[in-house]
Amino acid sequence: MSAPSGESLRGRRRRETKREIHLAALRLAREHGFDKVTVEMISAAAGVSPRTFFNYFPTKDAAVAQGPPDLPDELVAEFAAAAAAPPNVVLADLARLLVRHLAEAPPHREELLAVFELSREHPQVLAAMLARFEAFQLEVADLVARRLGGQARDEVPALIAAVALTAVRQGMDRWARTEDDSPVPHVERSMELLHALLTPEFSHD
Amino acid sequence: MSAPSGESLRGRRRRETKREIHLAALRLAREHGFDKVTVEMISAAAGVSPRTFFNYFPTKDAAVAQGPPDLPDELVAEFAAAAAAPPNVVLADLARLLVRHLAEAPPHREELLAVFELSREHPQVLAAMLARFEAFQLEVADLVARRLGGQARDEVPALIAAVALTAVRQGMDRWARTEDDSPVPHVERSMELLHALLTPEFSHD
DNA sequence: GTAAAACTTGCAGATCGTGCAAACTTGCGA
DNA sequence: TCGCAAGTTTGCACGATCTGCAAGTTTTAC
Repeated sequence: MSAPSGESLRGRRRRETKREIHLAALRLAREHGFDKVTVEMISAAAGVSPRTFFNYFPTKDAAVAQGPPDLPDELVAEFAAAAAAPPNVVLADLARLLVRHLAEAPPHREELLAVFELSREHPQVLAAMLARFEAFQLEVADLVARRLGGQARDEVPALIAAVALTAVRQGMDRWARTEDDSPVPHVERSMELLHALLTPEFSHD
Repeated sequence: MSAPSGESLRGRRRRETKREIHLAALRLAREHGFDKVTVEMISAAAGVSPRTFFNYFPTKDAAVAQGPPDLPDELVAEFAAAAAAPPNVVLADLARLLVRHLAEAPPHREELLAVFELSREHPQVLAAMLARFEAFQLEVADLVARRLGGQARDEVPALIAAVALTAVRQGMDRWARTEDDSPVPHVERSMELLHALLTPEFSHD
């Protein structure tokens, strides 16, 4: 065997297994409907025991639902270290950060679409997805708070994070229904619409 | 017995039972932690059988989590029937509608606080609450779409609903932590902050 | 090459949630 | 007042989710 290149063999194997379970869960749920599929079936399809399934996901819902991937530490550090600025500037910076992250670690479009569609029919899946978004939003709020000075649950950081992630979600949702390669233009468009909405001069476009 | 005043005796009884179960669930969850409490305990505390519990709530989560109350038909009709207007005006109208609704059917503050606090420690409760908010948001988006012409999932209606409900949620969250009687000023303040955030001249206050 | 650490698995068991059918309650007209 | 129709509660049986524990297996580190 060669030396572990950048990451332990164990860690890599773990990520692969997790992804295999996720894909199996997603595929089976689309084929048969979320509640006709048992953990036993998913585990079998992924080649692990049911007990192992629960080592990777706390619930069946979580195996299907998708959340945003973690922000890389470098981007986070760079953002937090930037000069102080008024909230609207920070919001603009944040939007750029999220778009960069999205461009660097783009989710798989069809997979995302599948999750969105499943979550429309199955409240459990929707709930699991929303909970992950909420957790991500709280992380982002914390990041903003570090830049502005304050706590993640303060009004301004919380609202900045909420606005930014509303645009991201909306953009991803639209993108999933297209054939486009990149989600970025869709997210940027949502952000612009949001600006326009809260601006007096706006009328339809 | 007097004649049923406005509502059937049966329907009233049903609402009462549902509320008793909810309150029992909330109280027990706060006392012992959400996952130390069983459906059996909740049912016993509410004076019904476990089987009846599931006639009122589909899951244990749902018995604890709170969502926004339905919009009354009259407010909805009034809003939908109003003259066409540009999206930013519709957003302002919508904000007024939600505030009116809130003033007329104010939630119980301490109860709301209890749910918020529980949802911080228990992802299941958070997920159930978010799912209800999402359903409400979709209703609101549909309402906006009827006013603007279009579908609830179109970009502009979806974003208008998202922005308005972000302000409502944030305002309710802040209000729950105060001793104030009315949530309305808190929601209005969140809405103003949101406007300011997306406006170039804004800097800290 | 060996021992610690991490991972997988089976098993037992508590709890959740559902379908069904038998009681029971309420509303309402004869 | 009586009794029927519709709605409600309940018990029972059952499948599925999820957890703790301990034994076996693989990877890593020295």
